[in-house]
Amino acid sequence: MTLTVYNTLTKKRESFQPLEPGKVRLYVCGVTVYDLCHVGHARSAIVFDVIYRYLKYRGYQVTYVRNFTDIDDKIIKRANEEGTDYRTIADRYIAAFHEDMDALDVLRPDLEPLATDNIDQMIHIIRRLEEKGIAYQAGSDVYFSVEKFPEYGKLSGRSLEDMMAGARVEVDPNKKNPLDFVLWKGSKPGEPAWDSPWGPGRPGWHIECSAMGNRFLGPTFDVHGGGKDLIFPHHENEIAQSEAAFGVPFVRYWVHNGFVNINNEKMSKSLGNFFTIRDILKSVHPETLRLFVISKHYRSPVDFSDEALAETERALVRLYATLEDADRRAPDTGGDPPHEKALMAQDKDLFEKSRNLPDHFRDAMDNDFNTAQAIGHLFEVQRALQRFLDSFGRKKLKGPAAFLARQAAETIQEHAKVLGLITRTPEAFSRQIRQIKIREKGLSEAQVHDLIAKRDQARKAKDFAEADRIRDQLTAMGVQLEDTPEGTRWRVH
RNA sequence: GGCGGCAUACCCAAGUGGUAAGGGAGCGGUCUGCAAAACCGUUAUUCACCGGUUCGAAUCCGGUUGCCGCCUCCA
Repeated sequence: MTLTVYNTLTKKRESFQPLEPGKVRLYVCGVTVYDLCHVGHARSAIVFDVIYRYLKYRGYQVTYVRNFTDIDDKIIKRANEEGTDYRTIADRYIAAFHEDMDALDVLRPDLEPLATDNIDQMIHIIRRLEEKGIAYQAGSDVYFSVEKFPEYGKLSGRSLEDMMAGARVEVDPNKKNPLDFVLWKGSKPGEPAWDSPWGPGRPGWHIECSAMGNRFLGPTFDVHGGGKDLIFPHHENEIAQSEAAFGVPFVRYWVHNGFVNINNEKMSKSLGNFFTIRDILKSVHPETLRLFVISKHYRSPVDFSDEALAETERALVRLYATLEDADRRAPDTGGDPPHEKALMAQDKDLFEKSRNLPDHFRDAMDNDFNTAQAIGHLFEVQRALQRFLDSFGRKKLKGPAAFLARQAAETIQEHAKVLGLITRTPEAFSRQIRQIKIREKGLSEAQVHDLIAKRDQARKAKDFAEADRIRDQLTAMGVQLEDTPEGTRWRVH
């Protein structure tokens, strides 16, 4: 079994062979820090977080680099609007980005370099390109001459002629070819500037990834990722710069995630149809957003809506509920693990599904990170486990039965963790989700407890009319009751 | 205009030529004072449409229709 990965460069699924066996060098384009992140950014971060986790689970030693673009026109514009400097804006949104990612359980990459900490490397690459006659200075700017790189267009699958025909390119009198792109931008007075052989200026957008990739991962590295919208021109230009400068292949596998859509349209700043991560997390548990995003293959579009999120949350609640049930009813009482035969005798279906999960999970994920299929396998075990628990009525499980249930719960949890799911205890999850809902609905916990206590009294007195009246009242508030032998439980929905 | 992607049940969704995973919702039942939750049963002879290749196609090839994306900042 080998891991296969869809490579945008070849438009095929290929078996994954890193440059150096056992090690993976992974670079993902981060965000431009001029505003809060939206759900589209979350998808990219979550997708590559899962890839990062899975590669590690698969035994690779991974070096994961994700940059911050901390200097660009939008940041400068924002700084001007607020009467502050670019650094203040960049630092503020880097902090906000980290808060959002931490909330989503997105692991920190091994390195998170800033563009502005790598200006020397960028200048170095631009000089090499200049020496080779591939870059040229025009006024205070430096451009990359696309005609000097014969393979230009190989990633996005278009030729220079195709692109010329598009003719949507702005005509810039400085450019020899309208498709040439800027490597270095001379600064106007008052703009942030760095010294360079071409005078004070700042880097073009594309050069930073070439510089940081080269510096931290070497001239050729294994995986470069980002959203599909970066294929052209960003990644195309990165290839051109890097390969022209260093004469070796830049990246072995290009991996691009699909968009988050709203009403079948791409979520984006310019369309204005976006939700920020923190906005969504006001009404939805972070794990719900994670599960939602990875319920679909990473290259397909995913349509975002309240209803879709609510569906996902119901599924997640159920998964946690089964694990909680197993925890409570199949406690670890010590002793030697029973023989396989004894376990199989308890429930062949659960035993087999649970035993096969590692292989099934791995097969799914090896198939170009098919998280949707992997999640399907997780739910198969969950269902079998819940059925097994239910077959005992309300009794606690003992001996081999308890062991089997615990084992199934553990294997679910272990594999969910590779997806960054089920990372908390069921109790913590219930508490968090309840808090989110209570806050959202503006309810008071004390008030709910009070009403439940009154209803319990009425029930004890067999005054079911009164008990039902109170329950209806709670239902109207969005509180759902569940009477169990251990008392009444409640959820907000 | 150029390039690319997608179309699977009521909804979301996996499906890597060998006979349609999984989730949500609905309906019937079990449980319950009644509910809720959970469980059991049930919901695609069929994968947008038309041809073709093959013993065999949701999967491969050609065409048609519809939707989307990139070609400008964009995850």
